Amino acid sequence: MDPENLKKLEKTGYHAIPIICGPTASGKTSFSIKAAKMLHAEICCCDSMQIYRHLTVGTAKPTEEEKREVPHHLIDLVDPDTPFNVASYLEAAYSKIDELLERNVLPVFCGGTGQYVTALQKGFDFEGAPVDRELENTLREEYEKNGIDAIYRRLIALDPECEEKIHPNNTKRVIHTLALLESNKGTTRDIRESSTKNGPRYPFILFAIDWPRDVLYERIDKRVDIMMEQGLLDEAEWLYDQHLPPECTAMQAIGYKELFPYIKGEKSLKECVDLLKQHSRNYAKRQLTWFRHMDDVNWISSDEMDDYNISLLLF
RNA sequence: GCCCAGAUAGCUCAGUCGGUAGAGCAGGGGACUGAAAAUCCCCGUGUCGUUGGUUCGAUUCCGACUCUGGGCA
Repeated sequence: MDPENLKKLEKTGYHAIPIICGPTASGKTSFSIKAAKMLHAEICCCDSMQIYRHLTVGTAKPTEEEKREVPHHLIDLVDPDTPFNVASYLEAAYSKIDELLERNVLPVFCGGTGQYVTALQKGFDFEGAPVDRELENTLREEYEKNGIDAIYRRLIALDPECEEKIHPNNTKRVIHTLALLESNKGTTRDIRESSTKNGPRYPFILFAIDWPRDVLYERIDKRVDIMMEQGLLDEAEWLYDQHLPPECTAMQAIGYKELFPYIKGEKSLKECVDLLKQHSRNYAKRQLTWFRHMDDVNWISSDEMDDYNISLLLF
């Protein structure tokens, strides 16, 4: 870790940057606003969908009122047709942290994208091993024509460890990893190691909100109903009318893709909304699997949320 | 009231030429360093509606009953 960064952080009066995560509908937004007010901090989102403009209700962005209470950053960064990924996120996040620390303001991260959280916590650096996107596209075409077998064999030949780590059915990862290996020297282990050799940029401290599963699922169902009242369908219609390719990340956001069949007249609204609730619950479970296996998580149970004092862990 | 079809996992259903059963979805667990709200892997005991009968043995065949669809009156 760069001692300069540490010095800049210390000037805020705290020696760690909190990241508040939790499954969808766990109350991250309101919890982080309360925490940020207490710490005189500003909020940075770590959410792979809130970075898209126009996707507002469905991604549960903070409201105008909430944004007036505490400034929010890393929201509405790009249009839905723009490719975005962890690497782009890290770049944006680090420059935002710099900006806030210049003003001696502590950033409080808040969001549900585990991949982004871990990337910050571990300090992944993707710059040393760029991926040739053309090669990746070529491999995808090859897969679509001839199946995954030959590509998988090439991957194992380059890095035998992948046989254990990557299931051949996970074609997305097989293709991406082969493109990564063919664009760089070394095995995935080598690339991994060099990507963390500098360690995290800042000391981050992780918090995660936990609810009893059945209560969380009730909250999710209820929140979908509220989103529908707030105009989720209009937003979905807008996105549908953009005619983006289905592989676009924004087109895969939960809350939109489930409503498309209704917009196309293929399914009833109730069927679509039920499926949307379903997918949100499935997603929450996957998020929890991720959070449970992150290192050094401070769990906040739902019943202690209201009087949890986050600042105790930041000095 | 009569006729027909059905009743099997939380749901939708398959199946057992008679030897107590299995898919999809849901649910649970897990993986995941450039699409991550994505992608992928693993996990299936349930009075086979109730009750008699036939049989060494019935969820399976036969009868009655109950319920649910549909049709006829």
